[in-house]
Amino acid sequence: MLVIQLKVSKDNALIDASYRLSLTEMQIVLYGIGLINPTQPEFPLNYRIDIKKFADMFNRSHGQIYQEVKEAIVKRFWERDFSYLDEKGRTVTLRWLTKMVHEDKSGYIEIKFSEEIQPYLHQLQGNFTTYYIDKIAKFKSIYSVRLYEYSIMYLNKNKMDAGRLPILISEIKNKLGLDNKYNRFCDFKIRVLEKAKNEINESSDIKFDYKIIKLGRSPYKIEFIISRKEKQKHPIDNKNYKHNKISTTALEAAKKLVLSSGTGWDLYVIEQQFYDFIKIKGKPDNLEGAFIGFVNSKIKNKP
DNA sequence: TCGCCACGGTTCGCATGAAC
DNA sequence: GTTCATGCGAACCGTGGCGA
Repeated sequence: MLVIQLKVSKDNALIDASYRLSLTEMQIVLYGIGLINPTQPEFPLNYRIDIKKFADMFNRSHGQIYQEVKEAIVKRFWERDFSYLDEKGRTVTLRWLTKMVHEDKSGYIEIKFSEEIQPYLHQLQGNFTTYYIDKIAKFKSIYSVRLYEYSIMYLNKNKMDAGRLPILISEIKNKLGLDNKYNRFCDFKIRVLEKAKNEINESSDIKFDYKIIKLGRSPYKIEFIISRKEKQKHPIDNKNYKHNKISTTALEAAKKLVLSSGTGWDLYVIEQQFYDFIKIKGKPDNLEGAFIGFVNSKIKNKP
């Protein structure tokens, strides 16, 4: 079975936003985002979801999948929104979709993302996070997806392979849309944190753990302990990795270029893009030179 | 230091409604 | 129709505070 490797790029504000979707709804969003090329000038708001490809991607191949996806969109996703704090500290609430078209038995559903969401998915400038859908495709819990995104965002943003991220319990519950749920911490721990931890460690490219920090006897903060799995640290195949690794000197030079360009781009993301690029084009003789050229070209052609 | 008490967390399990 | 998510009760356990 051929499954296309879709890459998801989201503005960090969207990952940081407070919202709650069911697993199917989140998979629809990710599939749609996966079809977007975040650097292309055009942003086609309409997306055609091929139900068969969707089912293959998320390992949900069975006879009812079209009906399930259709009902998930028509009955629930249509009403869903998400909110975030803008630069003035105001709460902004947006709808995900503005239109959906379905024709039973066609095998396709068309959705249209709202125009307001475009800046969070398209022509992203530096402050965004990228990962492959296949890393989260096996997750059964929506919280695993959200915590995975949050972890990847943290590692990429700080250009780390491992780190610790402390966060208030009230804050993480807010981000997960669980403000008025799981009033007992033990329920939150078992049903959200433990479940996510198991799924992320089992199926994704990162290791995820957490430490509960208490004030007296009451938990008030969680410290997420996140690291990239060894074999996933390098985005190209392991057997060739040592021959293809970009030197620290070249990375430093590229970092200076990015800083002076004022784009605010994440060098880690550019590095990933370069590895993808040479996967297709083949390894250049002068890897460092090609990388610097790649960065220069991106800066020159920035939107 | 020890023992007691109160408070809050943990575990188990069941009920209910939503999602699949 | 089945599975999953959520809420909550009951019993038990661990910890902190306090007095002897």
